[in-house]
Amino acid sequence: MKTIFHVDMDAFFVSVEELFDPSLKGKAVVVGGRPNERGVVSAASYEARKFGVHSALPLRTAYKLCPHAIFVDGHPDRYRDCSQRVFEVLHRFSPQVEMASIDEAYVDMTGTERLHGPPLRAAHTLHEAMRAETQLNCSIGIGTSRLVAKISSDQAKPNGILMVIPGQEARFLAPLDVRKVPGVGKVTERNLNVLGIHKVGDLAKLDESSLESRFGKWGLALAGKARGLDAGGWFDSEVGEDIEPKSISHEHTYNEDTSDSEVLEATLARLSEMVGRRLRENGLHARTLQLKLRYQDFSTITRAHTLEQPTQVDTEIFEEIRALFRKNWRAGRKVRLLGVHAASFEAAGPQLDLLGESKHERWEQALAAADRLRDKYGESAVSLASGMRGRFRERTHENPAGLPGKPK
DNA sequence: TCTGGGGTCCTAGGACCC
DNA sequence: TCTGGGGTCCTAGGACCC
Repeated sequence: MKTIFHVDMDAFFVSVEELFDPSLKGKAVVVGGRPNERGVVSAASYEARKFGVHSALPLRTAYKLCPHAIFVDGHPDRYRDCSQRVFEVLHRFSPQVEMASIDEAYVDMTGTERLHGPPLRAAHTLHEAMRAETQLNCSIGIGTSRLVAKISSDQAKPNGILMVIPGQEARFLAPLDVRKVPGVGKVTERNLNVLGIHKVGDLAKLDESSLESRFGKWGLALAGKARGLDAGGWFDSEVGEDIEPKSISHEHTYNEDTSDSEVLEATLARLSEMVGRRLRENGLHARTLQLKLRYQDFSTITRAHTLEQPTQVDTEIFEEIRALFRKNWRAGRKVRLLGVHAASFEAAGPQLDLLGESKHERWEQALAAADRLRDKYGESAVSLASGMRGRFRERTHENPAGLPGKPK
């Protein structure tokens, strides 16, 4: 029998912003951007939530609901730092910690009783340690599975602790809306409601086979979840198993839609660079590159291409992405969003050409040097993308390979 | 309500191979 | 020349999560 904690930070982005600006405390705060910008709410303070503001709500809508709220931009680097501190606190309680996202974690506390006492006591100690060391509040759910721990931390919010006694899982879950089950979103909820299933208890009454015949593999997992089991996919894995990334992507939504091909291609160059840099930081080489294109009417296409040899080189990424863009963009149509996505990670293959050192490798060296400069002097110190319009014309006309120039 | 950005996982069809 | 049944890879799209 396992003891799993799910630790969920309360209003994480808002709380971190309050650490940097205590005057925000107790006020209606919306993190995500200016009220007149395109975009959605990343996080809202409990004060703002009283007015119906919640994450994923468009900023403009949030402004209508709560015009007196303070709108602040997000600071991803601050959140990453705090998240790291949260991890360090958790890691002292158990070696098996898994950050499920920037603001929540699973901790496998099985077998820690001698050190930390019974689960509820350990949770209180953890809660206080978190408060003392990060000045942040969290909620803790305790259960015999990830699923039950996760749902109980949600019920414990804000700033609470809730333990589901082993054996009581089904009783705890039965009265909850099916929507509370992780993985059941709007669409699945609607599909279940049509069948007269509203509560997790309704779901638990159905037999596995009828759920499987209606929803396939997912239905089978759902039957298990209704009984509090970690059924299917990710939920089955051990807490703290190293999970390496499967994809890296960057995308950008314009504040105003555009059909200017030079602007669009400059954006793709910048996004390709960002993806390349992340690949190099993580020591990854991607074989599949994907363009994402969203038009003004929100219709969205993705177009992918798989390379012979995996890459982490900006220009190689950009060339593929640009080719996909030129082949698939209906010229003249206004674009709302562009994205660059890299996946199918592999070890780099042998890249040697007849001269020994390949252009690919020379590029890798040049980029590694640029990365080091950026680390040292900041993000603006080196940019291959700035002034992209001019530069890429140079690259295509005078220097077709786009290689670093040799000294004259 | 005029809809971000970063991910994961699943499905389904076609190509291709045995 | 009316034609099976895998298995794997690739691509496109969609549901879902924070």
